[in-house]
Amino acid sequence: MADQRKAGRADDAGGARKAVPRPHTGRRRNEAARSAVLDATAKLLRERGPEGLTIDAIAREARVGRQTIYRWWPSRAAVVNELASENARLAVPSEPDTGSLQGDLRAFLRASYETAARPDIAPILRTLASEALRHDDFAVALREFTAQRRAVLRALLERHRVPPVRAELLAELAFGLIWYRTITGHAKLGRTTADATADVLATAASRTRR
Amino acid sequence: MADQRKAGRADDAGGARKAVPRPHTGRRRNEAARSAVLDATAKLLRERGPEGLTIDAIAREARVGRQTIYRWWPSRAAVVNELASENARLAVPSEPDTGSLQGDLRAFLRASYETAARPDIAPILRTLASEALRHDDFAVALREFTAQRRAVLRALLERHRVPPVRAELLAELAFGLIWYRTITGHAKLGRTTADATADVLATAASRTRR
Amino acid sequence: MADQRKAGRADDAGGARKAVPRPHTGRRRNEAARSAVLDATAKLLRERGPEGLTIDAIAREARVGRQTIYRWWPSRAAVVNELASENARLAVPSEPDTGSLQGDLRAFLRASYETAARPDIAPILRTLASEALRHDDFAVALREFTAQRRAVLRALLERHRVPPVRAELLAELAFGLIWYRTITGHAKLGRTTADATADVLATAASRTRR
Amino acid sequence: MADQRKAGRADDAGGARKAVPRPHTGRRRNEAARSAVLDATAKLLRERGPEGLTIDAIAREARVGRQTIYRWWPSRAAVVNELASENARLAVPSEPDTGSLQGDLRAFLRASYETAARPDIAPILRTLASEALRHDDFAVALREFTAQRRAVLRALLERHRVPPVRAELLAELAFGLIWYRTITGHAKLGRTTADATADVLATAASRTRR
DNA sequence: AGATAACCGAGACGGTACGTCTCGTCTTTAG
DNA sequence: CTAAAGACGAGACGTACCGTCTCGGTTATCT
Repeated sequence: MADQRKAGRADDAGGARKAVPRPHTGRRRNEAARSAVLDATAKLLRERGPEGLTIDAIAREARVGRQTIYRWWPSRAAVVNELASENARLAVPSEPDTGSLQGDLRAFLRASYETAARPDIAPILRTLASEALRHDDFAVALREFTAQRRAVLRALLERHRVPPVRAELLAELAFGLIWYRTITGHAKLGRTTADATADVLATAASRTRR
Repeated sequence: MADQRKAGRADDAGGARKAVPRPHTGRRRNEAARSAVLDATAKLLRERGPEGLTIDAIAREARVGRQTIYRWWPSRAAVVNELASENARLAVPSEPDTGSLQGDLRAFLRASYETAARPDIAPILRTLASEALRHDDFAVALREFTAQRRAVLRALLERHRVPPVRAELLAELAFGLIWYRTITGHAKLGRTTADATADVLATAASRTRR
Repeated sequence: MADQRKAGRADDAGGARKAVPRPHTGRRRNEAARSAVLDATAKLLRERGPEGLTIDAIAREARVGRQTIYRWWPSRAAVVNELASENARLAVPSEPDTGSLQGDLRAFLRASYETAARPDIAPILRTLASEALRHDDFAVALREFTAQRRAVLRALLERHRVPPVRAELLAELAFGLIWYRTITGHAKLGRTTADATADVLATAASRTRR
Repeated sequence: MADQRKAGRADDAGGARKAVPRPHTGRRRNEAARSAVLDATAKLLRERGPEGLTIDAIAREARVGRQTIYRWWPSRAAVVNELASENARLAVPSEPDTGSLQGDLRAFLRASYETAARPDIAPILRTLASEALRHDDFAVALREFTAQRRAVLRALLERHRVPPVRAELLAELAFGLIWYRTITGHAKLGRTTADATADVLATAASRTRR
């Protein structure tokens, strides 16, 4: 026993086959556990804020073993990141097409700002920011998330012939506003701000068209 | 903070009594302890970042009892805040005057961005933001600090006849970029970014001059 | 242990029914897996002691699925017990016959004590004892094992006309010494001790012959 | 500040003094916590046996922080050891003097066996043995304890002119029975067993009197 | 030959306990 | 009455195993 391992390669001898060792062994990942963890994380952030977000609390709330979280996510940060990425992808149109740069920017920024202001989303962003400022693993997660969001906006701008370097700066300014207001909370993010910002960006972009 | 002492010694000078009965009882606050705590905090932030900033670590580094910290500051945040107050005043120029809007913006943003990027300042900003996202009272403090900074830039823009509403938005975009990069750390703040941003703002402003 | 299979066919004999339902279907037990588990257990006990003996470690060492162990043994206890039973049967002469009580006792105890002191056996005994003190299922296993050993010595004594009650006590004293030294480790078990003990028992026995 | 540390040795320079560094600073050990831990340990052993004895359970039962246990005891074993040492003083019979060897042995063994069988003592012995089989440092403690017990019985035997070597063996047989039954739990230790064992030892001893 | 059934290895699952770390508070002694 | 030292209850951390529950795949026996 114990010797006829890695089955499925008995035919190796016959040919120069690829030696596919075995597609999978063991129980599969439980999708219910995954979504229970994400739901519990969202609930804790909504109700108790960043301070209440511990692995213990998530596991307790999701009725999941702690090890199950550690098995699939390298850190608390990764869980929040996955939560944020899913929501952003669903809520913001990646490629609006209104015919004009200004129109596309308004559509994109309206969706982005209004989503960021949603009471179920804002705490997630706040937590990402707060933890990223303290813990490296969160910083990495946030870096990935924000890079991904900027890439979408940059693509939009480049479709309208804005040079890459300028597009990157404009994207940083647009998203910078989201995070600035998220941190300070001195004013609400909404349609009016989105439109005004879109106009600023469109103006700055038009001067640099290729 | 930490400056409104237990009082009770104002009458020392006035008492012309012979047998100065007792000018004070008990040991006075040790100023060396206070600055040792602040120095240790700065050092830890510089060397290990916000993650390594625990009360235990500060006490150890400052060679001070933990209780001494709790006695004078209500939280870690308060220590960092005091540190920030001492440093911030020195660093940022109020009102450059080069003659042109673009020139003034470049001067102001260069100073602002380069200060924010300084290795002894950046970790302080990071900690301030992090704490503001967790605790309302620090959010208020940060709100006041950022409002004050925006007011300076707004005044600069209004000197060049930019309407107030637009000036406020442009100020948010300029400072938003600082915080965006501070949070994500995906790129360095510096002179190049300052100039490019100044150009974007100047362009957007010129369209709306009164 | 591990030998009383799932049963459920005891009624076959009684039922004079035509369709004897089915004695067995499916793959048979893999003997190689069984001995791999026992070998791995012995190796772990030898090399890492009782502390390192976990089901995970056995499975890893034996290159066997954990479920395979749980399928055939109800607990760690059962595995070690099976190992002990196999070794003990081989090592200890059941019924020496030298003609005299003292001679038989000396032969029996020499074999018993020297076996218990063997470096591949002692850790097993230590584990049996240690686990029996912590877990009830282990205690049951040890109780069966020690009862069986006492029965052999009791039979020897009764062959020499020692009354059963006294034989039982003498057996307990003889084996008690093994465990006492195994626990405390204050002295080695060997031939000298065996002979001295045999003399004590023989003396005590001769006073009570039937 | 913070530099005049380890006070109390300012006078070192003046002489070759012993350099007593400082007697003590800080909060003292809480005696209530210590006894709460020992009481909780005793209770858990009584009610749930060695298996239920975890650091978590002790801390919970004693309403004490886990760290408090780790601060004062290096292991579970050490807690049980301290508990045993406290109880041992009360339970140990000293030196009976009935005039005859058999009488003295009966008195000594009755007390010993009955004490070992007490429901509040037996679990302690079981745990002591179990830990000794796993951890060397604890094995040393148990070795000392058992050696001391044997010394008492040996002294009793030698008072009756039993040669030292034989006395040592008889003591091991007598105490071996205690541990044998403690481990296996196959029969109760009590007066009957004590008397029968006393008779066996007395018989074996009388053959070797000096 | 095909169906059925038990075995096998791998490994995910909900849990419990581990020993460590830090928190904010409390207590003691020195100055 | 403050400072330092340090014990205290609390609770989160990440790891190791527990015993159970799937998985895909491999023998064996029965029809």
